[in-house]
Amino acid sequence: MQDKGLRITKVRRALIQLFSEHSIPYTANQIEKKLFAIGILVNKTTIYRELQFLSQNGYITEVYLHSNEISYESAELKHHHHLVCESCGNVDDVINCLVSELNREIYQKKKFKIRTHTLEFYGTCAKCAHIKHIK
Amino acid sequence: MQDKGLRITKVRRALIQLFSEHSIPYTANQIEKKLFAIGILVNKTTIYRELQFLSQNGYITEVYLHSNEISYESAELKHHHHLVCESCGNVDDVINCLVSELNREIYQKKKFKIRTHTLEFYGTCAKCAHIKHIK
DNA sequence: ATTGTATTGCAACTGTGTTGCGTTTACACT
DNA sequence: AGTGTAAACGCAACACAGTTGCAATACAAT
Repeated sequence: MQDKGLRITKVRRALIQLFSEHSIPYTANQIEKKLFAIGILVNKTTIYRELQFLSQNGYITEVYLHSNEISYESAELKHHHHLVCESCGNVDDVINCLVSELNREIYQKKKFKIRTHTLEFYGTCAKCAHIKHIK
Repeated sequence: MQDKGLRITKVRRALIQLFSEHSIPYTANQIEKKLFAIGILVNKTTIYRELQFLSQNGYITEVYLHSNEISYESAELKHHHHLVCESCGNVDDVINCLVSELNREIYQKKKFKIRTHTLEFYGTCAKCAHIKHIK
């Protein structure tokens, strides 16, 4: 990492550790709270810049789960998609991906070259379905 | 539509017509410009409220194509997905959907009940690939 | 024409994310 | 260890999508 003349600061180290330990996507705000909880108080500008930095250098990738907030997750995760519970907001992963087969078909039909795609599922997780049942 | 005590105003009529004539998703800003172009000058608050209204009443549906802006498209369109060109921003449709088969599988494995899903492709459209080639 | 209420415009606000700039800090090199 | 330099930082101010409260207006039914 220092190959490119990049420095290892406490924020950068903490973020890399966070993303390597958890496969969940985080927003800038969630990260700010996570860092604060372990005693690291950082300006939000720094967090945004650090997320941009890590994203541009291929350490993390952007995920669009909600309309107006960008989430980030480790770039080292296997290609996968998300189960987003509309009740509690919890996010889980699905590894299966049938979509890759579509690439050739879409290029033949539309001459559109797919670089990447997003596939997100919205619904109710097991926990919330259970809670609703109890009520 | 008037059944529910709802009124037909010029903005509402124009929006319903816009969405019925075009199958493309529009953002609030794009709609503001479209309306202005046909001589309808509306406050942005009205547009946001009208989009909320049409969405809640099942006339249009939300689409998340870009990180920080909500797009809307007619709710009467067949279930489909989008080809978003990362070069010119143009949006095209794909009707095929292999994903529906996943619903049962995901419920069996994860007990997650899928209400809906999004599947968006990002890449380069034929036109832009051609332009790049010429340059 | 009158009236009740849905709809509108305006202004002020919220929240996410960005930019400019001066200061601090990590790290390489003496 | 001391020092120079560029990366990283904090702060303040900003940009932009979207929301809210409230008073004014417009629709449609009587």
